[in-house]
Amino acid sequence: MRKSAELRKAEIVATVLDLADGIGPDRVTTGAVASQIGVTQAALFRHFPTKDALWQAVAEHVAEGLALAWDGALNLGDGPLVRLRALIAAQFAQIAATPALPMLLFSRELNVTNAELRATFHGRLTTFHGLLATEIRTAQEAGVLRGDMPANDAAVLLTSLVQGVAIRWALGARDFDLRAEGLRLFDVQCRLLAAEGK
Amino acid sequence: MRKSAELRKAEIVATVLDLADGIGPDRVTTGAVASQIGVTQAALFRHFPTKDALWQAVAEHVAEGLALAWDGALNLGDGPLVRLRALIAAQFAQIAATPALPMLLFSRELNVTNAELRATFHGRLTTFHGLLATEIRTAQEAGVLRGDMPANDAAVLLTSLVQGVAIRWALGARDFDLRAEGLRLFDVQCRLLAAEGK
DNA sequence: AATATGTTTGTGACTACTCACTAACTAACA
DNA sequence: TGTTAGTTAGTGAGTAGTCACAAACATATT
Repeated sequence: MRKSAELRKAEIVATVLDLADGIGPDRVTTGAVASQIGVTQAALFRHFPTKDALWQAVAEHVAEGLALAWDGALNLGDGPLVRLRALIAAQFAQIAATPALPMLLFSRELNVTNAELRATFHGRLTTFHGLLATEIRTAQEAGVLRGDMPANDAAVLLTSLVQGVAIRWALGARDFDLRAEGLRLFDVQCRLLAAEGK
Repeated sequence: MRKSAELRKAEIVATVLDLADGIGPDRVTTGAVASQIGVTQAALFRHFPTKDALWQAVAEHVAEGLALAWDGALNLGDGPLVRLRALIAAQFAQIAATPALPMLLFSRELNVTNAELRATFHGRLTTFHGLLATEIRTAQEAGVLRGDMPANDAAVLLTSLVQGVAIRWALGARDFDLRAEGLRLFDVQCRLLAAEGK
């Protein structure tokens, strides 16, 4: 079945993510992607010059999704705590929607083969950390979070929370709702971080 | 140079860990291990029937190291907070001593190829979580940690902290002291968890 | 002490297979 | 009819694992 290059490219990227989830990022071969789609292996190289370029397209797709989700969370406009919670929720939602993401962060592809890919994801993590720190600082100044700790440290605790829960979810049988469990633990941590006056 | 099987096996396991750190777990080929040691590729198969068996030996080596470190931490005998901190410190020290560990957790080898390997590491994580939860519960009963939260949740927050810091260390340029930075953040989190009366 | 016998460790050449990638050709679409 | 998505058939570089054989070692016997 013949498709436009644009559609085919999108289909290939989606299939890579799907397969990365199913069999692990480093098991995603061009042959596996092609046969899942229903074209020959060589056909992939009409759309992407190398496999690295294909992975780069995947990374950009994922990064766009993250950026969009964070934007949505920040535009809630309510208090800093609401935005903070929404950021965490968005992160969990994105991970759940792209379950290959945690594994991808540690794949050979990202860490060894493709330095550009690594830079893309590392930058995203830094951005997320920055967004959290900003909201935390605002909350501290508003007196809703205790001010006796650096906002950066609190942000590290929260990103760690996300990663820790995501890892438990990914390494286990994914036998719990990532977003729900993640937000539950966020609320626990948030109570610890809250200013004592309330 | 001819060596006893015991020595050679240990050398092979150590080399696998070294290479896993250097080039990524999934780039560790039998040929690479052999040439690093200075024997032929075929020689490896005199000591391990398959590559999977070799990885299993690596996993057992690492697991032994973790168990030993935890034992040492628990035998400090002082209060629960001291033991808790020592557990965390031991974990960071082990990760720093085996820098391939975080990547190993997400390697193709562990997640796809070798189900037994996966079980080994997953069991260890569960054990660690259990040790933390026990100490936290003791500390809560002694009134040094606030009791208005499940010990299990607090343990998740702490294991997440370890994983989060380890990830930042592994994905970045390892440009900070893992143990020191980890313990610093542990102390921050610990202050949040501390009972308000003191 | 010297030699014979079996065992253990290692080699070199090989197999069967997988992978990313290429070149020449073909069929659908505008 | 020209452009573009796709195919068929390959290449070269790995990869785990096998196998016949050799050299080092251990031990028992003379």
